[in-house]
Amino acid sequence: MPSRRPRALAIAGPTASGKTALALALRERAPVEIISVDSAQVYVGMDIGTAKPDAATLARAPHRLIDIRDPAVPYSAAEFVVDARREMAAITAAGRIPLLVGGTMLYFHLLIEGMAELPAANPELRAELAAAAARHGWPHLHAELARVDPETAAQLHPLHSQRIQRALEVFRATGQPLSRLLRAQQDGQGVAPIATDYDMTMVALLPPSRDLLHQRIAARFETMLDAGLVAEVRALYERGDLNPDLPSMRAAGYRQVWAHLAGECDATVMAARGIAATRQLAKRQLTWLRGPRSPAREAATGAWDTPDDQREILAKLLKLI
RNA sequence: GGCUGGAUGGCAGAGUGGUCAUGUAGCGGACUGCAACUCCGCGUACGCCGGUUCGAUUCCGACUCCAGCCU
Repeated sequence: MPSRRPRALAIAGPTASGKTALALALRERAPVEIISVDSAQVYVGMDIGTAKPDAATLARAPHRLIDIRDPAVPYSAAEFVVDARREMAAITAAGRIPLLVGGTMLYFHLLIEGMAELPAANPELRAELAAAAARHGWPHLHAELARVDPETAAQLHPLHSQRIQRALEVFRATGQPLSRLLRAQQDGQGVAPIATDYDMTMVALLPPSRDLLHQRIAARFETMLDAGLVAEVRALYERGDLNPDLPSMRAAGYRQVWAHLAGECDATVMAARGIAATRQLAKRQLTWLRGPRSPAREAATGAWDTPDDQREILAKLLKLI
C-alpha cells in the first residue's frame, strides 16, 4: 500500500550546482524540513569551505545534520543513515515533509538501498592494518583477503587500500567474510531500503555543461578565499589536535589550504589545487548520478542555471507533494 | 653580431637509431560504517625544413624561437 507511506523529497547534485538555493526556494513554498546530506558540513567550524548556509539563512530555514560533530572526530556513512532516518521520522511525525539535500552520494546510496548489519569502524584494527600495509604493501593484504574472503577480494584491485582495509577489518572483527554479511542483508538484517518506509522522489541537478560547472567552481573557490577560507583553516590548523589524515581535513579545499599553511606550496598553487580538487569531486559526484546505480529517479539538466530553469524544477518538485 | 645550452603530450619532466618514461591537469569508470575519501582505466608528444639510414623524436646541417654569456 504505497500511498500510506509518508512522502519524502531529495535533491542531489554536484558541488556548486545550486542545491541549497533550490532547497530554500522550495521551503518557502511547501511544508518541507531540510536534512543535509553532506559529509563535510557535519563538522563544526568548517563553514566557508563547505559552503554552509550562513547563520541568518539557518535561522530562517534550519538544516538538520550540519554542525553535529567536531572535526577531530570522524563521522561516517552508517551514522548518517541512522541520523537521517531519525530526523525523517521526527519530521513526518510533526506532519511535515523531509527534504534531503546534498552531494554525498554514498550517504544517499546507503539510505536509499539500505545497509547491511556490519561492525562499526574500529580505530585499533585500522591502525593495525595500516601498519601492516606500510610494511608489506596493500597487494600483500589483498592476498590475505583473498584467503579469507575470495569473493570480496576478486572485486577489489590490489591497491584499493581503503576497501581492502575495510574488508579485513570486518573479517577480523566478526570472523565472517564481508561478502557473506552483505548477503545477509537480503534476509532482512540491517537498515531497510528507504522505499520500505517512505515514498521518496529524488531529483538530480545536472549542469548543462562541464565548462560552465568548472567556471562556477573556480569562481566560488575564489569567493571562499576572499571570505576568509585561509583564516578558517588556520584556526583549525592551530588547534593542534587535528591532522591532515582526518576525514574532515581531507575535504576538498581544506586539504590544500592545510598544505599551504604547512609551507608545502604558495597561495597561487594552493588556489589552483583547491579548485582542481573541487572539480574532481564534482566529477565523481556526476559519475554516481549518471551511472546505473544512480540514486536519482529524475534528472533536471540546467535546473539551476537560470531563474526560469529554477522555476521549472521547483514546479516539478511541488507537484510531487 | 658572436659563443654556448635548450626546444618532448594542456603543464612539469626523463629518455631512446626501430613495440614503455613518469608526474600532474583533463576525460571515463568503480564504490555497503573515512566517501569532499580511496582506487582503476584512457594520450601515434617529440619546434621547422632538408640530409644520412631499411627506419630519425634520437645522428648531421640550415632555419625559427628561448635562456645565459660575450662584443
